[in-house]
Amino acid sequence: MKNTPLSRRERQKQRQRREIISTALALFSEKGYHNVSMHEIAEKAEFAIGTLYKFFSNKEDLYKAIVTEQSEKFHETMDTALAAADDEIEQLQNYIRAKNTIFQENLAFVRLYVAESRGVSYNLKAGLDVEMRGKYYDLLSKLAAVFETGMENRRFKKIADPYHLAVAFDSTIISFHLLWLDAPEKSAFPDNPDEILNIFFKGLINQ
Amino acid sequence: MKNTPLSRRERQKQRQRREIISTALALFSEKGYHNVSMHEIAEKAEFAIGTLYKFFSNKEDLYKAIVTEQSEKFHETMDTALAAADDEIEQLQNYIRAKNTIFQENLAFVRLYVAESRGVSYNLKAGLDVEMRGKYYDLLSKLAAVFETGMENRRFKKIADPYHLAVAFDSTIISFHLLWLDAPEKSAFPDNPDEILNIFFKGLINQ
Amino acid sequence: MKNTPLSRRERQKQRQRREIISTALALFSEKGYHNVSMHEIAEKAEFAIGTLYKFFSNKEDLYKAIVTEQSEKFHETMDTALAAADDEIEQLQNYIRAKNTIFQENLAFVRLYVAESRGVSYNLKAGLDVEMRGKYYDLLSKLAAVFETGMENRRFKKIADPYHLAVAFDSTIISFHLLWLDAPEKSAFPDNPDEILNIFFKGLINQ
Amino acid sequence: MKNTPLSRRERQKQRQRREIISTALALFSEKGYHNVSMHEIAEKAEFAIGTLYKFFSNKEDLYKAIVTEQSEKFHETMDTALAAADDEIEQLQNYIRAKNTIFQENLAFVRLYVAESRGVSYNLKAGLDVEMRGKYYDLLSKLAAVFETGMENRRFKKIADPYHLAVAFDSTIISFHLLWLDAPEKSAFPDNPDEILNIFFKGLINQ
DNA sequence: GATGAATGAGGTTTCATTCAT
DNA sequence: AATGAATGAAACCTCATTCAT
Repeated sequence: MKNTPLSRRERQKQRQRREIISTALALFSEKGYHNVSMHEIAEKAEFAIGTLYKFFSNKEDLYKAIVTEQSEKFHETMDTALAAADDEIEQLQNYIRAKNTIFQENLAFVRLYVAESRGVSYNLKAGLDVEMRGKYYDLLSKLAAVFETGMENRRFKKIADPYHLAVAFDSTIISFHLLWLDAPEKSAFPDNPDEILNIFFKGLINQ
Repeated sequence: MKNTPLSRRERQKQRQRREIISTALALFSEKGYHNVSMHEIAEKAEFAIGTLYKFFSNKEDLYKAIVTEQSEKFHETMDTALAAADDEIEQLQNYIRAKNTIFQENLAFVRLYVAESRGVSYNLKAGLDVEMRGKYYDLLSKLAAVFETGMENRRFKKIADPYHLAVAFDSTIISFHLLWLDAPEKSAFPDNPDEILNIFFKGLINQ
Repeated sequence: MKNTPLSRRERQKQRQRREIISTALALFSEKGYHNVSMHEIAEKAEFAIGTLYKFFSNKEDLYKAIVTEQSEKFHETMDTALAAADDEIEQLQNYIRAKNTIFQENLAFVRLYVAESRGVSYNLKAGLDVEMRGKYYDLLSKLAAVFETGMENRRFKKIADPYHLAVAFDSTIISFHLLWLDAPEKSAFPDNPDEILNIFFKGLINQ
Repeated sequence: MKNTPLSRRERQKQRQRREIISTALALFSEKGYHNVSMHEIAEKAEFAIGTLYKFFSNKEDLYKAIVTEQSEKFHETMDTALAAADDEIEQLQNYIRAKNTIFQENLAFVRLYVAESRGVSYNLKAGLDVEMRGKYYDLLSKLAAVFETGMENRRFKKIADPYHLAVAFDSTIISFHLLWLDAPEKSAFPDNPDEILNIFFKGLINQ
C-alpha cells in the first residue's frame, strides 16, 4: 500500500478523509442518505462543516466516495477469492467465505451496497449506479465461468444455464446474510459454506 | 368489521383514497420517497394538498399505507398460491408463478417492496418495517413447510434445513426478477418455473 | 389599467406582489443587491420566506421583476413625453420634465436603474442587462430623431451628429439629477428645463 | 512623508502590494466585487491567502485601496491637464484628451470608478464614498472655474451657471466613453475633442 | 514572515404541514 | 368538507477571516 512516502501533511489529510468517510458511512448506514445532514456528519466527525467541503465538493460526492471506495475493496476481494483456487468447488467455497468476511467486517456498508446494487437507488444521479452494476455483473460473470468450467470438466452436471446458477448462488448467500442481520435468532450465520453448497450440489429430488 | 353496505359518501371516500395511493405509488416508485413532494402527489392526483392530509396524517403515513396495502395483497396472493395444491412440487411451481404474476403486475410496487423487505428501509421510522418483515418471515415459514413436508413424504431429499432452502429458493426467484428488471437483455424473464426448479431439484454434483 | 375585473383573490395577490417588490426595491436601493438577504426582505415585508418564493422563483427573479417593471414604466413615460408634441423644442422640454418627474417619484429605483443601464451590472446573469440597454438605446434613438428632424426643419443648426447630441443631452439631465441627489445644496433641482436647454441651445462661444 | 530611500525589504513589500491590487482590480472589474473571492485573488496573484491579510485587513479594505489609489492617479492627471494651459479652450481640450487617455489606459478601473463616482456604491460602508465624491466635486469646481474665467474674459457667453456647464460637459464626455464601451459599433471613440466641443460651443438654435 | 487548513456565520432555497376561508 | 396560501424549520453550501505551524 505504501507507494511513495507521504509527507506528514499528506498523511494527516488522508487520515481526516478516512475519518469523514467512516463517520458518514456510519450515519448513512444507520439512517439513510436523506436523513443525514452534512451538519450532522461534520459534528459527529468533529470537523467544521467547511472542512467537509474541502474534501468533498458536495454531499453526493461524499456519498459516491464511500460507495466507490468500498465497492472497489469488495470487488478486489471477491476477484482474489475466485482466483485463489483452480478447483471449482474450492472456488465456490472461497467465494462464500470471502463474502462472509466482507459482510462481517463491513456491516455498515453492506446496507448501502445492497441498496445500491440490488435495491432501488433513486438517490444518486445515475452514473455511480451504472458503474457499480457493471462491476457486479462482471463478478457474476466470473462466478458463472466457474460453473461453466466445472460443467466442461464434468465435475458439475448441466442442470441450468451457468449465469443463472451464478445468480441463484450469489443471491442465496446474500439472503442468508440479510436474514441473519435481520433476525440472528432465526438462523446461524452461515460461517460454514457447506450448508449453501449442499443446497446447490446435492439435488433436492429423490428419484 | 362493519359489513353494512357503504354509503355513497363512504364509497367515494374509498375511491379517493385509492386514487391518492395509486398516484403516490407511481411517483415514489419512479423517483424515490425523498424526491417526491406532497405537492407533486396532490397535483398529479388532482386533489388539493389539504385533502391529502385528510386521508393521511403525514407523508410517512401515506407511504406506510401504500406499503401495507400492497403487501397485504401480495401475501394473500402468495398464501393462496401455496394453498392451491397439495403436491409439493406443484406448490413450488405455483409459488414461482404467483411471484411472477405479482412482479409483472406491480412493477412499480416491487421496487418499494424489495427495498422494504430486503432490509434497506431507512425511509421509515421503524414500525412498518417490523410488521412487514414479520409477514415476510411467515411466508418463508410456509414455504419452508412445503419443503419439510416434502422431505417427510420422501419426495425431497434432506439436503439442507427446510427454512434455509426456503430462503435460497425465494431469493433466487427475486434475483431473477431483479436481474431481468435491471437488464432485460441479460436474461429472459423466468416465465417458465422449470429453470429455477432444476437448479434446486437436480443437484449440481456429478457423483 | 383595469382590463378584466379581477377576483378578490387575484387582487390580493397583486397587492402582495407589489408589497414584496416595493420592499425589495427599498432595500436593494438602500444597501445593494448583494447586501440584502431574502430573509431580510421577507421580514420587512412581513411575509414568511416561503411566500416570497411563491411569487418569485429566486432572488434574481425578484430583482429582475423590479427592474423590468420599473423600466417599462419609465420607457412608456418617456415615449409618451416625446410623442406629446410636434414642436422639437417642446419635445425636449417634455423630455426633461418627464425625466424630472420620474426621477422624483422613483428615487429608490433611480439608483438601481442607473446602476443597470449605465453602470456596471455583474450581478445579473446577462439577459436583463441586454434587454434594458436595448430599450435605452431605443429611447436615445428617438431623442436623436427629434434633433435630426429639428435640423431638417432648420430649427436646429447641424452642430453635431444627432445621436451624439442625444447622448450629451440625456447624460446632462441625469448628471443634474445625480448631482442634486448627492448634494442638494450644490445645485437646485433642475425643475425648470430652461437651464439645460440654454446650455445646448445658445452656444458657448462668443464670435 | 519619510523620503529616505526605501530598504530592499520595503520596496519588495510595495511591489507585492501593487501586485495584489492589480490582480484584484482586474478581477473586480471583470466580475464585480461580490463575485470575486479572496481565495480567487490570492490564487491569481500567487500569494497565500494569509499574505493578503497582511496587506489589507479585510476585503473591503483591499477594495478601498484600489479605488483610492486609482482615484488619486486620476485626479492628479486631470488637475495637471487643466493646469497645463492658460487658454480656456485649450484647457477644455486638454480635459477631454486627459480623460480619454485615462479611460483607455484604465478600462478596468473605469468600470469601478463610474460605479463609485456616479452614486451607485453600495459596496462600501460609506466613507470612501464621501472622500471620492469630494475629490470629484473639486475637479468639477476647477472645470467650472475654467468656464467662469472664460466668461469673465468674454471668450464664453454667459449661457448658464459655470458649475452647471461643468457638470454637463463632464457628463457628456463620460457618456461618450460609456457608450463606446457598451457598443463600440454605435459610435467612434471620441478621440478628437472637437465633436464634444462643438456641442457646447456652437449653439443648437438657429436664430 | 509567510502559509493555507480550518472555521462557522450566514446565504439561498425547499417542502411538509397548518388553518382561515 | 375541501381548498391552497402561508408558514418557517431546516437543508445545502460559500467564503471572509483566523491562527498554528
